[in-house]
Amino acid sequence: MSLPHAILTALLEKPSSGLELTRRFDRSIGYFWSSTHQQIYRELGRLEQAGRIRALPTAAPARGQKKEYEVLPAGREELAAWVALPEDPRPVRDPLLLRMRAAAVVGTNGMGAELRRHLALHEGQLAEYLEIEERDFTPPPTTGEGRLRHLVLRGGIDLETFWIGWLTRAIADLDAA
Amino acid sequence: MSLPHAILTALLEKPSSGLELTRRFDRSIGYFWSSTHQQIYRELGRLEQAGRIRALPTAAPARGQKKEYEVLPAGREELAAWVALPEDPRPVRDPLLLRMRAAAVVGTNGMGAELRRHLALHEGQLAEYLEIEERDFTPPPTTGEGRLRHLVLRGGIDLETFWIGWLTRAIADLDAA
DNA sequence: GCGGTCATGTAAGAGGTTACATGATTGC
DNA sequence: GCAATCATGTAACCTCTTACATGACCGC
Repeated sequence: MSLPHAILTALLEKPSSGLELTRRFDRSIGYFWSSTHQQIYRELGRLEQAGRIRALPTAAPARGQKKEYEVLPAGREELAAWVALPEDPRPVRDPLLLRMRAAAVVGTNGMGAELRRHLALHEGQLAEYLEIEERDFTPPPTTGEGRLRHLVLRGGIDLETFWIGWLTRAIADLDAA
Repeated sequence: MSLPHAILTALLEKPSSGLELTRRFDRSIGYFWSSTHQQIYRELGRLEQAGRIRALPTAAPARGQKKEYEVLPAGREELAAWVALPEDPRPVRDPLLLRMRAAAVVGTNGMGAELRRHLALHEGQLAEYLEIEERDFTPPPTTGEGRLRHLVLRGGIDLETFWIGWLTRAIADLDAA
């Protein structure tokens, strides 16, 4: 049940239409909670129905017409309450690690190329994060909000760094065998 | 579409019944592809239907009676083919990072306790992995299969280490603010 | 008016979660 | 016989993914 809260967060940062949200997800919140426009439109409908957000009155409510939403007080309260909820970490579900486990049984079948491909992808993502850090977080922010957002970005950076390290090791190991 | 392949891998390692698979998932393959007994039974039914596995003839096929499965040649081929498939890394979906992002907007509301709770969980998981490493992978294996399985475990260890590092930093940061 | 783009939406289906149901076996 | 446990299964529901549909606007 995180998507509605991701949307509320994004809308609090800036009122937006569905498509704008989709784009912002692609390069910001979506780094940590990915989504597609179909999910977003559905969730916007539900949130509006529930009185958490409303369409700005300026927008024409027709198909093909832009419709901007803003968060209502009930939405902000809902989000603040959600932040305090405990929730266990999700169990891991990683196809690459699973493939490697399968490869241990039926043989590594051209997995080297796939590992190298993933390594390049993670290196690209890391570069993107570092660029954002340089652009938005140098010098390191001192306000509470900036520090928290920087922490979240750091999470992304560390996670990509983990993958790069593991993949590098895995490639070396496979080549040596 | 990874669950059937996770099951094939587990069954190749050792023919099992549904409940045995569920237990082994809880402490081995499930570290990287979690599942529940309901999913497993459904998938076993499909795999049998598709001719990838079969119930061992010794078992009585009645409700409440143990039913053991083994992988057929078609299942092994299917798994070998799957290992070679390219697949992009899954987009990240992490509720904790999302919560922190929301907290940047509506205020960190007792998140410190939650971060400490997660830290303890990840430390526990890391300890479990290290125990397995000590038990099953010392000295480091030299055969292909053992090396690959060790690599997968190393992935788990590194991932938990990442979380512990990030959480420690986050807690320190929050306390300082 | 035609193609491209912006923008909102619908539909079908796979995968996953939660809760519950049913039968067999064992210990007391 | 009864409770606990082992074991297999059903059902309902929700989320997410993929593919497609529809309408408005703009440049040419």
